[in-house]
Amino acid sequence: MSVTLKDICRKTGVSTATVSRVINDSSLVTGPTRERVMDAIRELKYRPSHAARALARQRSDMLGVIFPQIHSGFFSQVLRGIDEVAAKDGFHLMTAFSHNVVDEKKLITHFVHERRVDALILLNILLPDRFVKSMVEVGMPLVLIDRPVKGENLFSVSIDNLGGVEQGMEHLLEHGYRHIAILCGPKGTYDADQRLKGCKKTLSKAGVTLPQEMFWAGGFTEESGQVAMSKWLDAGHTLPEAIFALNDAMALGAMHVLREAGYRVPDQVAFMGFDDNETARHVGLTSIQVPIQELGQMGGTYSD
Amino acid sequence: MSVTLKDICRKTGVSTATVSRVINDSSLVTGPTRERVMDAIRELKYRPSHAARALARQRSDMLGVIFPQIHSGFFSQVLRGIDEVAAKDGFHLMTAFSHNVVDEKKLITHFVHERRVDALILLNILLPDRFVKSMVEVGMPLVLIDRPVKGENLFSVSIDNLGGVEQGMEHLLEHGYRHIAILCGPKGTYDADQRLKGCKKTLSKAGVTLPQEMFWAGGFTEESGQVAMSKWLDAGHTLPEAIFALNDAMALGAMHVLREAGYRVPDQVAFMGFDDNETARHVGLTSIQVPIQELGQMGGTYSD
DNA sequence: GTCAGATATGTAATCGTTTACAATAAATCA
DNA sequence: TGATTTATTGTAAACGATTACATATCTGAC
Repeated sequence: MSVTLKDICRKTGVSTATVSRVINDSSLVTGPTRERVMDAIRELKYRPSHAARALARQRSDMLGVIFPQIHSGFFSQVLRGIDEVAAKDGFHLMTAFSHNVVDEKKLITHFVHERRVDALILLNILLPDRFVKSMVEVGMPLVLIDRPVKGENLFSVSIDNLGGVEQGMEHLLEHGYRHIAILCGPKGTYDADQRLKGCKKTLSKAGVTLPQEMFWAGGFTEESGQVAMSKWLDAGHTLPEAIFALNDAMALGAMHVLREAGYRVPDQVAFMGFDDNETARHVGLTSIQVPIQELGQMGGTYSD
Repeated sequence: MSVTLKDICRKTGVSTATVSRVINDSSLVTGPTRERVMDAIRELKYRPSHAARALARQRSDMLGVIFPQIHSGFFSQVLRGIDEVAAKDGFHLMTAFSHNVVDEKKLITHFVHERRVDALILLNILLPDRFVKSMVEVGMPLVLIDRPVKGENLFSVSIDNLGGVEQGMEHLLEHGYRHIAILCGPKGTYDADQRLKGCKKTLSKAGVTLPQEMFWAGGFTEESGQVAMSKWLDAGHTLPEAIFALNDAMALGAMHVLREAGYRVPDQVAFMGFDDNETARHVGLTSIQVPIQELGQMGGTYSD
């Protein structure tokens, strides 16, 4: 079908080894031979087959990236960060979205065990630690974004959840707010737990105690923010002075409900978010900025 | 290194052909032999090497997706749409961002000519038509999103630019606005040209003529919206009744400038956008909704 | 009991590279 | 000059699958 290395051999009269050496910039072949081969390559428009190469060299020059379904804006920024450093190192990206644990397992089979990638970056993965370990055991370098597992061939880069939340909470306290609602993330998630922990720590350090009802359940989605806010309003509770949403999506949801209900935001209720997604800037939402793209870049860097 | 087909042969005593048939669900091998092989595969945790497979079958089960650097929100939705149908057909995605024409060429070499993908989806590509044709000539099925080229093995799916813009403009006219500014996209781009054309058509149909100065130059970026708006204000012109931004990013930029300058939006100036990105909903920007995700799904569908 | 046809399995070439090792030619040295 | 080193180039075996073709076994029809 397409032009192969053999075609170059036929045209130039040299062996496959020599041609291969030219393609790979080996210093073994120089001078006129090299020129002849280069000319033939250009003339026949030869390009090595990736599959054959990958098979022979036992590496694919591919970086796998698996994302969970959540966090649209977040996601595209991380990916861009990864792509940037990957491209620099001559890697290409194989990407996929997983919607649940079953998906994740299947994807990992395809990426890791069929050896389609040389390294894998996992964002916010759902699978238990033993799966992570089992991948490392087959020799796959792994980068986990936002999950704190370490080990040989196992890197993890994370958002500074604790520091960020502390900063946000202090900001609210400095403004004199004491009646603060916290819109929490999905329980059991690393990010959510860390952020909640950070809040509590800062509060207790400041000597402020919040009643249990001020910790609203949420799921890091806009909808969950709406639900929590509506529930509060429907119950006839008095409005908090401030709401600290542990991610921006929930903040937006809650704000939306308040505005629909005729409240002025942020005049009547102050808002603090986390993630600083693009939308935040436009709706007057104060938000802790997280260096998302850099996260991706670090991820890319670790997985050489 | 890892478990290969030969290992399964050794363990079961059957030939490579038989094992291969089992992996590929051939109806030729059934009954006890099949069971024995399956057991061995499970026991040794065998998984076929993607590289070897791709080489032997001359196909990779990979779908290439190349995006230009613009349009962050847009991008991630299209990708999700593509991923959805690709996954259903057993394909995986190889993605890349191109920052300029040189990048694009290099990426195409890697994707197409090194045969890393079986089909390619190009979003808003910059390269001239002859490059597109040359890819088709080597037998690569191509899907162009937002570019109207057709041909053998060459599909293109597009946003309904004309219809969308018409709808938006009519909406403004119905509200009685006549002093309307149009924030245009980068000249020479298919999308930008189509949208502008649609505006003019609707205007002339309604018998409205806009002076040349009401067509503001823009580049589909938020910044270009800010620049255009600032320029207008600095020049001391009277505010238009409405601004039709030919994409949402520019609308957001312009809105931002107005609000900073102390104007009330949309009370003093009505806004109309195009794309309906996530942010639009939160800032009171009316916007024409474009079925972005479906675009991706169509793209995925064509490239089997 | 033999033969045609179906069914199940194996043999070996092929896909397009890389690379260890061998071979040859040219250059250096005593 | 002959021996030794160095610089090139070639040979052929991987890499790990798929698949056309050949072979063997088992039906049942006659």
